[in-house]
Amino acid sequence: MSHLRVVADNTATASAPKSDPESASVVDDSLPLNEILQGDCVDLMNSLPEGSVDLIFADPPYNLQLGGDLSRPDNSVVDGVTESWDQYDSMDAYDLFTHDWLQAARRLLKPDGAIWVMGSYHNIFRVGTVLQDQKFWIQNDIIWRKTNPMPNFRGTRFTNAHETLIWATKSEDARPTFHYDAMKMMNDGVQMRSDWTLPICTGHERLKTEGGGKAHPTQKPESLLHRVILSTSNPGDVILDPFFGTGTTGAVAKKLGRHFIGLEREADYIAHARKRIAKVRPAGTEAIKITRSKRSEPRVPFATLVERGLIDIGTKLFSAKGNLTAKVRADGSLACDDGFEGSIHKVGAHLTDAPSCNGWTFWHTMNKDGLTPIDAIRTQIRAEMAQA
Amino acid sequence: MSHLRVVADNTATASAPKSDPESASVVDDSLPLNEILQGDCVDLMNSLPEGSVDLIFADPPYNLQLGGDLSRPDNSVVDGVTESWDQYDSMDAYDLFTHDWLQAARRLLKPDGAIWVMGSYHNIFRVGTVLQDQKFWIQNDIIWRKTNPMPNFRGTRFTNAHETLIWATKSEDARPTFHYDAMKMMNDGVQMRSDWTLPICTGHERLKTEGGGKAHPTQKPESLLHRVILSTSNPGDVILDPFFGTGTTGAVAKKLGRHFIGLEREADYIAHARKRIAKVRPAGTEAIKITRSKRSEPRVPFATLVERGLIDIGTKLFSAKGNLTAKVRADGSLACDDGFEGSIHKVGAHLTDAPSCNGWTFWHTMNKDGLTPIDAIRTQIRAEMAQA
DNA sequence: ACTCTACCTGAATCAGGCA
DNA sequence: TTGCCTGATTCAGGTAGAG
Repeated sequence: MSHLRVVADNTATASAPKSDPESASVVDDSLPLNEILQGDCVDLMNSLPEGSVDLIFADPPYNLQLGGDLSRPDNSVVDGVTESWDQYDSMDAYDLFTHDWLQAARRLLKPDGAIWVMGSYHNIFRVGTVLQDQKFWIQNDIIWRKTNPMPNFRGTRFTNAHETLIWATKSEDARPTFHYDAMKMMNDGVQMRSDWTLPICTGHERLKTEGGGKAHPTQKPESLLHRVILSTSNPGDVILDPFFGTGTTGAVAKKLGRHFIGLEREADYIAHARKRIAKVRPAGTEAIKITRSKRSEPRVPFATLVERGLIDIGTKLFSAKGNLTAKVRADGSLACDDGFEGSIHKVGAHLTDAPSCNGWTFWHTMNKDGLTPIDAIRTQIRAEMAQA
Repeated sequence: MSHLRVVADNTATASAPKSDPESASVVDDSLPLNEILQGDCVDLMNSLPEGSVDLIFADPPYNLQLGGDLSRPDNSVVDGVTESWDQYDSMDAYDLFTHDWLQAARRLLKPDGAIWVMGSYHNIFRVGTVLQDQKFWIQNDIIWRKTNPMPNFRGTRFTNAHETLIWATKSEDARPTFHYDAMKMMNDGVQMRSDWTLPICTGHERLKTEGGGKAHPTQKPESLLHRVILSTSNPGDVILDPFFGTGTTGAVAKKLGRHFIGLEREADYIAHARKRIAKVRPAGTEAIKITRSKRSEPRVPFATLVERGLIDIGTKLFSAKGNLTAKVRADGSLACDDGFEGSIHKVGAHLTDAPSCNGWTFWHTMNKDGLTPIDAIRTQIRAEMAQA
């Protein structure tokens, strides 16, 4: 192949399930799995074999067209997106760019593959139009509601508090992977809606430069990718990200036992992504199994704690006396040693042979201080949910 | 005028404020105010005077079954990017339709007028693209989060739980009406966000046919229009709805003391709308008043305070912490110890080494009770001016 | 080991009037 | 059109350091 393999990170390959018997996906051996390729994403995509990718996640430049500096009421200056990769001469130039990369993406996808593209009002209407013009079939538009967006400092508009994702297939007839029951489980027993409330990427998750600044101006939260990948791909699938940046897609794909292919132009971003992904520990094959049958309901979604990383996938939970245990799975369900699986409540009831059980008070996490009920963690999130 | 005046409902006219002195809008006497015109919306819009409308709210059809009399789209819809774009078929008709009615709408709008268009993923990307191609400038995209959406019965997708609205002006330079403070008030003291959580239209609000069925398949909730109209129009403004349906826009406009013009093809819908709007009681002029911005308050130069003796010449002013000081001079300028002199703003900026400073909130007078911001004294004067 | 506070920051198309 | 001046304007959450 003509492209340069900058990174060869095969740790995910080792632990990824070969194939899920219920959703076996054929992986092309010639693919540069779990690598980051440096270069123009259209060229790189065209160098890869046709119909070889299960899922594409793309966070393309938004073409923000920002004016001069923007300062906060306290006179501090907002660090805007001024990178050259977000600059286009005209809307036509942006449309052409969009057309080209989407066409290359379309070629790569398997017939029942799917693509996610995200954006803001600056670009998402262009993207959606090009997708439809290229005969992609929109399955949903998804709203990422940010719990903590940047305010509108001048009081001139509504707070721009969301971004939009489009989930589409290559055709109307395509039958994309969609884990309906897993999503329902994650959403407290009711259907997952088209609006997702998640915080932006801050704190330790946000990659920093040596100088302490942002490594990437638009790093996406892993919780967002968690939901995308869990809902519309299977373990062992190949997920391609043509605008890889600092590798959120790769990190979550590795964690969830999927293969990734990252395309990125900037060497700096690639270096950050490489280090980041190397640190990721894949969840075990049991942990990433998800609910395939209908389950009943916890009152507040335990999955939120998992999705937001407050409880890691695979974490062992304990009963108050510590004698009963279960492991946390990716969709917020639990699995215990005898093979029983279900919600935190169901599993608690099963192990105690009781008709019902409040999983929130039954289950505990173990740390150096001893056992902590998971309800304590829920309390944290509740404050956010109440406002959101 | 050549159009047919089907409905003459002038009850709103009587109670609508003549004009708000602080935001007087010029109303064209020849406009068919508070009426519903029957016919094709493009023809009707073209029969109305140019630049006569303050706000347009449009909920266009999502799936058009247009007749075969449409020509191929002209290249103005999608500015010719490349030849490879020519893959349109059925979408062409919808794009052309969108182009035509938006062009007519654009002509009707005053220079600082604004337009709202709502839709779902089936059509909103087409609408947004045409808006941008016609040089409309998007202010926000707004997400209507439905509290009670229709579930996805087959379990094949995420519950489609939202619709999208685009708020746009005719140009980047336009300065649309936006009642920031009113929105902030409505949202419990924090900025109104771009996602609005509101229930769909059900119960008594939903208009029924004599047979008991829905009078209109996509009747919008009045709460949605309430927020749109309150945020981006003034009492007495002219609001046009080119897809009037059963008249939600008219009903809320009348309630809030705005004028409406409704365009609708179907006589049935017009009949429902007429009965509905006739029942609406306009809120009183006091009731429709909203929290006003400081920007709209009359300007009071600092020198006025000195002139009126509310602050003596030579008074020492202090920063909030009391560590920075300056003395008031006869012309309302300040002088500080290092010899720098200028306006309250300039001196504040100088002493804090900031690019700018709001002197009204920066400077304080000292009395026995402590420090009082000079803005409090300005408030007194404004109250006096309001009475005079 | 706590609590409390001060400070920092995030995909942003972010002012208006007058000379 | 440009330049200058007035003066209006922020929310959630994480981090660091003080007490």
